[in-house]
Amino acid sequence: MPKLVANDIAAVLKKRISSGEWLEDGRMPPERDLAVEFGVARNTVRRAVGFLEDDGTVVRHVGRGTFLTATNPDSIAATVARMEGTSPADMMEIRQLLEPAAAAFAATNASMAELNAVREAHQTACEAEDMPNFEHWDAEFHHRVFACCRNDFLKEIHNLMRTIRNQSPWFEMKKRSFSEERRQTYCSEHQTILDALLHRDPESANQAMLAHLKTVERNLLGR
Amino acid sequence: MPKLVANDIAAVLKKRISSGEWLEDGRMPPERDLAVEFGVARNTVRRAVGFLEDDGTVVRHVGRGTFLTATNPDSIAATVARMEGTSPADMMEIRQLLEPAAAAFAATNASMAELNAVREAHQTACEAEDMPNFEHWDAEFHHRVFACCRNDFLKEIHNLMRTIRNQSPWFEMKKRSFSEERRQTYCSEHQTILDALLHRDPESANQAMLAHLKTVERNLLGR
DNA sequence: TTTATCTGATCCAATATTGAACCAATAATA
DNA sequence: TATTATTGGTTCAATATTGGATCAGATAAA
Repeated sequence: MPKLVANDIAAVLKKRISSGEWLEDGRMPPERDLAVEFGVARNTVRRAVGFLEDDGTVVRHVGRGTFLTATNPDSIAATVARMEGTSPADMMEIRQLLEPAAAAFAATNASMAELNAVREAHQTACEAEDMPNFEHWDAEFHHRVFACCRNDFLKEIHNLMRTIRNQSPWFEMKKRSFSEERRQTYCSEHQTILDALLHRDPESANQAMLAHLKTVERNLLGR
Repeated sequence: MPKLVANDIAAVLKKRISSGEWLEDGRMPPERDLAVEFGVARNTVRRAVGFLEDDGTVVRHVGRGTFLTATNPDSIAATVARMEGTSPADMMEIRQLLEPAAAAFAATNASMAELNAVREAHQTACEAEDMPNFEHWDAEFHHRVFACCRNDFLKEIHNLMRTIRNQSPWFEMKKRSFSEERRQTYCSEHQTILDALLHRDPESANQAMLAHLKTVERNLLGR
């Protein structure tokens, strides 16, 4: 049904490889088997595997098979690749660890200009009409809170989480869970967080952020 | 009822692009599909996409499709590159956020086999003679605590931190701060953590880990 | 009216996928 | 050792998908 099947298959294969599949003997299934599995012509699989070969994740030998090139599992690249498969539940758990702390840092560390940027994102999100637009400014609100805390590493971790959450399965999930009522809930919770930041109250900011994330988790995971 | 014209469609498409849609493989749906989705003639979609092409947000290839030019500005690679420069102070701050939580998770979630692995790392570290050897098993102890918590994402974050801390400036720093006395302190603190884990006591595990990290921070940063 | 836009349709050109056949290198087996 | 089976490499023609282009008619605004 969809076009550019080869690209999609290449993406799926990369995902599987980075999630540790075929690691025990480092050998991928024969192209003919993959073609059957994906319900696609062998030529298409060959194209897909060709992409993997081009960027060096795999080498092919006639008569022997296709083999994963040895990759150091401790490398930063490999770690990040595994992170991309993070489940929503795991992600929400970690957000509840990090974001309240970030909000508390922000309450004590943020400059007035930075807090204004947070407020601006909040207001734009409140006025957003459609879901993608709201989604964008909602993410921007959280991002700007992190931008105020003076810990660069924390900021970068949040960047990572944000990138992961921008990928398509997440997008679909957020789309399903979106409703006008929930949008208004989020806006009022953001307001509470913003107020705490403006009052320079770390404890309140922490708690407001935690409460907000619990709401998001409930809506997103349905529990 | 405003009629959907090319300009409006172009605006909607831009919004959706900036909200992260189609970012995973950078490919937009075919014009024919968009026409159906918007309930509009393909010519109109073509005009709209033409606008996007004019201001460079998109490129089109006959037979292949329409592709976003703006690859994620905050690419993962750039994020990771910035992470490598993380300062010890920032890192210790985040460790104090994450590791106590990980220890608490581990207390409730770990299997007996996993706890045995933690104990083994602890004992080997205690018996280590030289600094590099101790350092290795110390890191392994913390790593195995993370391995017990059932959150893959948290585990991978720790992998990241561990990789960063293994780089040379960090190693020099740890070498300077090392002493036999401190090694014994660490061992006894590890023992406290391990005991809490074995007693399946999340709160104690949390606090023991936090206390340990504060000791490490004091020794490493000299404050 | 004039102008611009949208519609619905048709055809073209570039690229992708399919399905098949056959080759060459390697592995497994008799 | 000789034979057979497996596996990647190559090529080809047919079909499908996708953007490019054009045209006649309808609709709406200046």
